[in-house]
Amino acid sequence: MDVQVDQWLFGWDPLPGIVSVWAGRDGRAVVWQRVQDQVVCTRDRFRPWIMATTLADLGHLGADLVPVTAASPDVGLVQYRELDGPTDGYRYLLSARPGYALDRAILQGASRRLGRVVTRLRALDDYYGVGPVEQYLMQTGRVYFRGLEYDDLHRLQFDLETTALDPREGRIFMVAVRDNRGLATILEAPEPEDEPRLISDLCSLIRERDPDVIENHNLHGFDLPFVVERARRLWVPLYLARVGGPPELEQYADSRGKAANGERRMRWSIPGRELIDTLDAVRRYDFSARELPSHGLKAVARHFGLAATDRVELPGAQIYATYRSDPARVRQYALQDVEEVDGLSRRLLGAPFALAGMAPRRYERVASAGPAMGILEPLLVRAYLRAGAALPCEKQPVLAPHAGGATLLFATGIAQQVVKADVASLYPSLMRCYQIGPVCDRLGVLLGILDRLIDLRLLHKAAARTAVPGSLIAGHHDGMQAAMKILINSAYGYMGAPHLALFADQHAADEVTRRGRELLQGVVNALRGRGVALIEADTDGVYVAVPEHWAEREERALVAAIATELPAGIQLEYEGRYQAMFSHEVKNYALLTYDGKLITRGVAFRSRGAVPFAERWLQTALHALLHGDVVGVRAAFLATIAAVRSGTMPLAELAEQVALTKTPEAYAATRARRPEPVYEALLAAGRTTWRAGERIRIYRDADHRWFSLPTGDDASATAAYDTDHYLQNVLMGYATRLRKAFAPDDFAQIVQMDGQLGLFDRPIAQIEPHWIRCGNVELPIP
DNA sequence: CATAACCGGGG
DNA sequence: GTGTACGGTTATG
Repeated sequence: MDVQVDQWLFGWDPLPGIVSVWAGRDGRAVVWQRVQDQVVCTRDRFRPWIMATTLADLGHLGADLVPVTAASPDVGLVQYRELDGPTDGYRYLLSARPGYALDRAILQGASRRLGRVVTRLRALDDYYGVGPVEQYLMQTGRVYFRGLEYDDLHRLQFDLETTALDPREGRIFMVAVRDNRGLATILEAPEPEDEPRLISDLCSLIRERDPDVIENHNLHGFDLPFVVERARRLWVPLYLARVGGPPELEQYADSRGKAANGERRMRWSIPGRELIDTLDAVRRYDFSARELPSHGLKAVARHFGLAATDRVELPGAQIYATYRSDPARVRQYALQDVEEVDGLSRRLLGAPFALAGMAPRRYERVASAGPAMGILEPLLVRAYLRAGAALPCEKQPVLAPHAGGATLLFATGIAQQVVKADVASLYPSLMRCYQIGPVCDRLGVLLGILDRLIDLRLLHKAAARTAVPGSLIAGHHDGMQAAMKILINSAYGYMGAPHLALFADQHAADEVTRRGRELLQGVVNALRGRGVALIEADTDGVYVAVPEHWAEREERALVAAIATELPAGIQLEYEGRYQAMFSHEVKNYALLTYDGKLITRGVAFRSRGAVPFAERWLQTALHALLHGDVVGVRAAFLATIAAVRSGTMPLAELAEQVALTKTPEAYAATRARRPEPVYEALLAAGRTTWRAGERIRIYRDADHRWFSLPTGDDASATAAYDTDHYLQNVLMGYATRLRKAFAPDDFAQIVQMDGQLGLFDRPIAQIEPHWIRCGNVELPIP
């Protein structure tokens, strides 16, 4: 059984070192392997295949349609094999060589059956097919990269520098090229007439270095389309393919590409080499991490600590002009770009590399595909094909959107000594624990591989922890565990995608969330039973306040005690502890860590056009509040009012940042119809030129007009400003985020504008915030 | 003022 | 051959 599950996960053919595969509908395949750091190219043949629910469209073939026999695999035009499974599934495996003979026969029969001309197999839901490379890999059980580590790959990065973003308006004047075998060079075309030679030199260099992988940031969105268009216009052939396969660059429409302004987004493919766009990797990373302010190369490199200390910063529009005056600077800039791409690749492509060792797909597709349809489903299809079992073809009704995770708010106010506990990998754990898989998955492949993935991931996680940080072996295990995490986390979402997934089962998906809500409620009840103060619970985690004399040991013991009451396979984990928490609304709260750091979560605390003085007050106030220091909150508020009223607050403190999106011309066109404060501010400050995308700071002057803050280093510049606006609108706007911490009367007093005590007011020092208190709790450990 | 459509990146 | 999302703009009624 384990052997079978491992084959489901990793394929079965042992062929080592595959670094690229090309296959065509004609049944030819080419495999490139890296063996002892040499590239070996092997030609192969396969029978193109497709799954069908019926043979009805092939009746016209007569004797050319034959059942498959082991003795004569190439007899007849089209062969079929009847698969095990339900009668409404894809129960015939059809194959033919060449594959387009099969397509033609099906289209001809279907046209006759339906009484209209059918030109695309995709339009027929009686058939299920995959691309030629996938067909080849699923049939052979081969996968990429057996026995290779990430550093064994020969990876090359190239980056174009151009005079414009559009290849119809600009040209290439420089290319930076590097690889992980020591190359780092610059190709240049100072004059327009040098560009054809630059392009052919680039091709020669790539062919000569012969990399397995070509990488860049926005490779498919910029560099490839740009160089393709320039080569076309200049009549320069683009020979980038590897020896052994077809020489042409292949182009296909990216399904994500929307028909915006009529143009479809395209992707490219080069036989023998894998094209990796680090922008895809960054997007996938940030999809879950949600921590990157921008997905641009420089910003991401800085975020990951990859940027050189002497990083050359150049606005895109100035690159060519800089090149004319200071070419060395642009050379350094371009080389730093490709260095950063390499760094990003090493940081982010470990998981796709490991996934390519499991899924029957090209590495470049694994790296850009979604995990559910792009990886999980091919694994399932390969398993069914291997077993000779029919794929399900159920017309599933799309049910009303089902209830998701539970969100429960128990208390608002201030809590001290807070513990967060959460269930590890909630949905996959529930699937495994209660064996909730798609009913149509008769072989139990999804639950089988989920089971194995969860166990294997723990092993790889442990191995990564004990390995030397940064070592080859640590990287290997980390890539594996990250790859497995991606697959594990996509299992639930896959089941719940009725119109997309072959093995979808919405009832099963609903059952998982129902169990999730039930489990969370169970954890909540258990905590309540122990007497701790519940604050909020969301899907898989709970915040509670515990007795203030507890140490971390007691907290952990509490979570462990609750955990033992849960079903086997469901792990409740102690996620962390906090000095204090301000619970504002569901999913909106502030936490104070034990090292004094403030963490804010939720839309209420994420300010948009952050105004520095108010932003700082809110931080100070939250700090004070979380320490229970109401006097401190009030004092900071009064000090802020005084500072604003003094009229001497630096403009930099009052200004909000806004981005200019319209050019001066664009604004001139709409100004009469709809004046906008931002541009009025610019014009009022005497500026007539700016560029779209520029960020400026604006403030409101004493006459209620908006002004832009002169750019420059004078952070202490002052001018008359609209005191009332900054107090009543801005400061009070920020202050309302604290109102749930107090009784209404007390809150009104704390944010009162003047310092006078009202008739019924009590001294601030006597005001208590709205405490969320934990009563006496019996220690969970002796 | 509300809602819909669009964008995210690259020189 | 391929299927994201989500928060922030900008266009449109």
